[in-house]
Amino acid sequence: MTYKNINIGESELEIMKVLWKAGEPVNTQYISEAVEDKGWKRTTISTFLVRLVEKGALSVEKRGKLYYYSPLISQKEYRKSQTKNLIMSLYNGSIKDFAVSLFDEQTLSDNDIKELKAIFEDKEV
Amino acid sequence: MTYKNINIGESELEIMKVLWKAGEPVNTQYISEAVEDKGWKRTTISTFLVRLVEKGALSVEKRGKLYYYSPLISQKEYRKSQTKNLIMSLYNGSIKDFAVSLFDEQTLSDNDIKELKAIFEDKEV
DNA sequence: ATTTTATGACTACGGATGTAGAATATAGGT
DNA sequence: ACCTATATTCTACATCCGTAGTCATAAAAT
Repeated sequence: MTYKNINIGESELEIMKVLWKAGEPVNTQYISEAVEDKGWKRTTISTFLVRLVEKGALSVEKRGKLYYYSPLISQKEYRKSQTKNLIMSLYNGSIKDFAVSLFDEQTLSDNDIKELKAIFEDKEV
Repeated sequence: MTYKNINIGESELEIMKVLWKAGEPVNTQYISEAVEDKGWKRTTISTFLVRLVEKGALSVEKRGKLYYYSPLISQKEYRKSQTKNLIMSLYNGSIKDFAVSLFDEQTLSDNDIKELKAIFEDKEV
């Protein structure tokens, strides 16, 4: 539990996702290919990497002449902290209000609801 | 459904919360008192108000010599859009993954879970 | 050895946000 | 009519984020 509330921007997050998915240290080339669809310039990606390292979201290691990056924050941790933030800031910390709102109107499809019911009903307390 | 994805900053959100809670147009003085605990200077609050109006998050109306503000975005709408954003960006849009993660580890207390079960079990599809 | 290519470092710049000081307007009291 | 307290506008500034250009360096290709 060493997670300090690090802010990760939207674009930076895309980089994190690549790293989380990779599951092992990868180099810039790998990352560049993985985010090709974003159309970012090479230097843009570099900037994101530098900033993520500065923020403590990634670690970097030089192997030969290339840098390899790995996440210092797990996707799980990050998801959890972001979800918590949302519930705290928008629902005064009430999970219940939050769940109620999830049901509201078109937020969920019938199928979503089915799935959720299944999940919750299985849950033992 | 006129909600365009307006970005509201963290501090600005505090102002919105006051307005949502108030439920009727209120003036700057009212707002100032409501956010006293934040320790913001008067001009800071003014700036937030001006920006929120510019963004289309608030409407403003002059009554006599004072300005009265009211939200143009409902709390419900805003919550919904933010929740959706979170699920889209962190869980690839999968409500299911999201719910599963909610259960993960210490995110929920036993009581939270009880409440949620109750809510979900009541839900008809 | 010289040229091209890949990689990384440094610098920049505009917009958003948090924050507030200075200047101005306005109303109310005297 | 003048002073004072309060409200509003304008301007400013630092930080973060998205984005990228330029320069340097090193390796690979010719």
